[in-house]
Formats: sequence, structure tokens, C-alpha cells
Amino acid sequence: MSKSNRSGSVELSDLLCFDIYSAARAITRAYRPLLATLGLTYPQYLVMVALWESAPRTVKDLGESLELDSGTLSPLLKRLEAAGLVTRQRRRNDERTVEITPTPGGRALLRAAERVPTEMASLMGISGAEERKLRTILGRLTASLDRPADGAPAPKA
Amino acid sequence: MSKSNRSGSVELSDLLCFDIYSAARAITRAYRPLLATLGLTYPQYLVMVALWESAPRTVKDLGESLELDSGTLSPLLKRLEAAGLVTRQRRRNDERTVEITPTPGGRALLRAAERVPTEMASLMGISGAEERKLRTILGRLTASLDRPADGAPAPKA
DNA sequence: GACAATTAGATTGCGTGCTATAGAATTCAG
DNA sequence: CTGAATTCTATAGCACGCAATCTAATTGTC
Repeated sequence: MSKSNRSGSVELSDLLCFDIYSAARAITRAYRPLLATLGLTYPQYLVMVALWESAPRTVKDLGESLELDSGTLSPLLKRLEAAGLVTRQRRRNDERTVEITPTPGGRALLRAAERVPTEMASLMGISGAEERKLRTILGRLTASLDRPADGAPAPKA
Repeated sequence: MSKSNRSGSVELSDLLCFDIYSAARAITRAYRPLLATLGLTYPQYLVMVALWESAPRTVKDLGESLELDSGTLSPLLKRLEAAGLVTRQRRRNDERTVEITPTPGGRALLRAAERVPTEMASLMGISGAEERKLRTILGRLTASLDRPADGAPAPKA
């Protein structure tokens, strides 16, 4: 109730997309001061998380995990390399692929980064149940958007 | 259940923030082809939505509605002006403020834009109930992040 | 084995987001 | 009324995201 427009007009407060867009920016804003102590930006942090999970990883592999293409990753990885956190090396048996490996310094950063999720969690202030519900719905939404040939009802943009 | 890490490690799949970050980018990706027919980017579309709602609006007012500052809005508004969609005019009785008004062409764009929310809705493919739940949780999350002095339990970053 | 098609990354260009800074106009204090 | 603080906008600089394009390397086909 209360979200239909009288005429065919559009209103910001009706747009689900705007809530998600706002939330995403609120999150990166909240991360910024935490990550600044590590010398990382938010996307750089995500790349390091992926590398702490398993390494070495190719640029393509990182791109698939984070849904980022080389246009974004190449310069980002160069900055991480310049910061001394990763190395970039062509694979011997396939010179097209570049393998990204954390340096000892990059691996050491994990210890300082371990407190970040906990601190963010307390800033977000939602319950475990809400979090599960949120992730379920967002997962469906993202999957639906990434595969437009989808049979589903019609919510509100 | 199932989302705690054995040691103190961090994993991408554990990060709620990553789901929101992914969803936000999936949304702008999905909007892109729809908005391209209007000659707008996603943030430009949001600005026009705000202006279709009420006009003229000052830069500050738009910034508060969209949670964007002048560093983002000034160049964006200049591009909208260059595209012939808005005018920018200093207010007579307070030369500090700039009033943004849609041109006739900018107002006319509303008709072409009216189908956008409906098309996005069908792409997202979530139910009305899910949408309400999602917006409720996201609203709380964003509010909590924007006001760090908040007493709430501890979810997962 | 040569040659077309494919694949992996890098580069370019544009439009955000955001911080920091600056500049002009207005308001406030005394 | 005057100087200081405040407000509103613009600009500069940096780091994404993403489309488009390019190059080099590999694979597939004959």
C-alpha cells in the first residue's frame, strides 16, 4: 500500500533501486575509515579478501569472483602491486594469463583486517535473521537481473 | 548456521556488503540499456526523477535527496545542461544558491521514462512482499550506517 | 604447419563518488 | 557597521566501473 503513483509519474521514494544504491554507498562510506588504516579502498579490500581465500589467482578468476572486468582490475592490481601487497606474473605455460599472488606484506595484512568484518557488523546493526533474509532476496534479485530471461512476477523498479 | 569462519579468516561469500555491492552494480547494469534510449546515465536519471517530482530545486536540495555532494552533482548537472535537459540559474535574492529547472525537453522526457520502472520491475523478478521486506531492512541498515552511534546487535559485515 | 577464431589482459575514454580546497555571498556578533 | 563565521557551489585530484578497442598468445581446423 502507498507506493502507486496517481498518474504515470515516477518518484524517488518509490524506487527500490534507489534504496539499494543508497545502501551500497552507505556501506562504502562506512568502510572507508576502517580500510584507510589498512591503506586499502573498498574494491581493493575485496580483491585482497579473494586472495586471502586462495592464491595465486588469475586476473580472469578474480574478475569472475568479483564481477569486475580487466578495465577495472588491471589498474587496481597495479596499485596493489605498487603498494607492495601483490605480485603480478605471467604464467609460464600460458603467457596470456597473469597470476596475482599476495606478497608476505599482503598476507600479513590479513591479521589487521580480521577485525574489519566485526566492526562493520556492529555498524550495520541488523539481526542475524534480517541478514539472512536480506541476502536471500538480494541473491535472487541479482541473479534475476544478470539473466534477463526469467519468469517471475513484477515488483517495483 | 554455516557462515562462521573456522579461523579468523575472511571470505567473500561471508560478506553481506558484497551482496549489496553486487546487487547495486547489477541494477545499474540492467538500467543502462533502458536509460541509453533516453540519453541518461543512472545517476542522471535519479536527478531527473527528483526534478520531475518538483522543480525548481537547488543543488543543495538535490544533494540531500540523493545523498550526493556538489563534487558529484556539479559536473553531472553541467552535463544535463549541455544535453538541454535542465537550466541552472543563480537565485536573485541569494546568489549562493543555484536553481535547477527542467527545460521543456527535460519535462517531455518524463513520458518516455514512464515505462522504465515497469520494465525494471519485471527484470528484478521479486514479489511485492519481498520488495517490502527488502526495503525495510535496507532502510534500517542505511540509517544505522549513517548514524554510527547506534545501539543494535551485531550481524555480519 | 599455416591461418582463422578465440582468449587473456591492457589501454583509452567517460561518468560517477568522494575528499579537500577554494571562492563568493550571506549571516551573525559585538 | 564591520569583521568573523557560515553557507552554497565549484574545482581539482584520485579511484573506481564499464564499454570499446587493441595486442599478444593460444587453440582449432584444415
